[in-house]
Amino acid sequence: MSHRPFKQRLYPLFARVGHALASDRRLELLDLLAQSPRHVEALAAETEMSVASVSQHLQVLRNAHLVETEREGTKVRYRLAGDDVLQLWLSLRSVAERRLAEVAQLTREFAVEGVGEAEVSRDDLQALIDQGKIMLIDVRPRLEFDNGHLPGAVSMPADELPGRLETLPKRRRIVAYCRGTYCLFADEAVALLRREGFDAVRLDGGWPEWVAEGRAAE
Amino acid sequence: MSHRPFKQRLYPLFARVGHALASDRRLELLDLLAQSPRHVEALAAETEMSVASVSQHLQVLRNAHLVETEREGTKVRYRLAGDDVLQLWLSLRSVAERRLAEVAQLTREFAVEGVGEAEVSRDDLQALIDQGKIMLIDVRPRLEFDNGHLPGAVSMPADELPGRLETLPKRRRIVAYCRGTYCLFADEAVALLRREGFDAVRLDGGWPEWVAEGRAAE
DNA sequence: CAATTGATCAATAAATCTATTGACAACTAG
DNA sequence: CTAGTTGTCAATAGATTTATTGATCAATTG
Repeated sequence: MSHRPFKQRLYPLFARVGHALASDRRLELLDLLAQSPRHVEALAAETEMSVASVSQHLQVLRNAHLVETEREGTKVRYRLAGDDVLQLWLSLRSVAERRLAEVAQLTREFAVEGVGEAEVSRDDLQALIDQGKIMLIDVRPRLEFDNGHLPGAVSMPADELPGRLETLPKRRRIVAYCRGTYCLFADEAVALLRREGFDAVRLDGGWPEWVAEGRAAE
Repeated sequence: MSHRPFKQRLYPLFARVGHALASDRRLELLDLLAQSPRHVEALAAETEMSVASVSQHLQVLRNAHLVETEREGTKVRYRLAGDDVLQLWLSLRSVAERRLAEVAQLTREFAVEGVGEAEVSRDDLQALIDQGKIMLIDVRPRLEFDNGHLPGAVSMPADELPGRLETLPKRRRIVAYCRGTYCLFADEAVALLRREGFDAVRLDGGWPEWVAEGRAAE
């Protein structure tokens, strides 16, 4: 009549997923994979971890079925297992940002100068594009842009931006987006553009937030 | 220019939340608190853990700000910190149930005999109540019912049910619900009622799923 | 087929986590 | 104030997790 035997086998399964989320390293990997699938080596380079270490963390994520793999010749490509995993990650992040004062404090401490307060909301963005009033630039690395991007966006990786300023319109407003709420690329791009006399603002959130809300993408 | 210093301090904060979700014991506590706030002793009794052990797990949850406390005389009442925490827990559970085949296998293994396939969806429930076509019973412990329950539900704790059969209608259909998808109380109640000749089905999901969807409650 | 590239595996030491035990602190009631 | 109840804290031993190192494996290239 007690349900203990059931619970004793059920909760460890849930905890397997929880355990996968219990390391800052793994969360960083998950966050990168939320942008686009990647090879192990690329993940290691971006996170400044050893390949072996990344590989082991990926095994933990795979054991919890949060990521999947696909061989591509001599390389192995990892990707999120599905949109529900993205939801879970954003849900965890949202709890942390709402509950832990340290998160807000940290974003304040690392805030980029000269960005301004204004942000374009995701709800407003579509109308602005349709009206042709703005130019939307994706300042993430091209690999991530190629994997998927907001409709109408132009790829303008952060490191290429300084050399491509003359291709940008002075009259139309420029909206920049990147990897999401905690990514600084868009802030830095906006700050640079404003210094150069452009009318630039950042989008609230980035690619993962857009996808998680089920909005159209290219 | 590298964002590493920022990331190196940001992700450990997210991982603090992840770590809180990394233990089957803590997830069980969280699941109970999703039903209603509770005292430490009650949690220990229900989970068959020592009070000291429960207390320590609760400190971890509190450190991640997933739960909050309130003193009540000599006792301490713990509760979920907010609806976002409930969302996170259900999101994790949903990933586990979609991704881990073992979960489906386990629920099959512990399935209650004589429940039947039919379930009432949460979307359909309101209309059925309004039409007066069904009786809705909440088979959770009374403490949880008192903390909040579905509109129109009658408290009928699982252990009292056998002695209160004559208070139930033979003509109207009876819909039972409990702590949620993985709680067996409703299944057992339905099986009992059907053996006794009642027309009974269970609700899809339970109290937490209802609340998480923002539906009206009493 | 040998050499190279990319990723995993195995072993290990350091760090962290867990359950248990018993002591202690906060509060209530008499 | 004292005794009793409830919960937390501190210490500890056993288990688990982590990063590192070097070996191994799989696929491609010469």
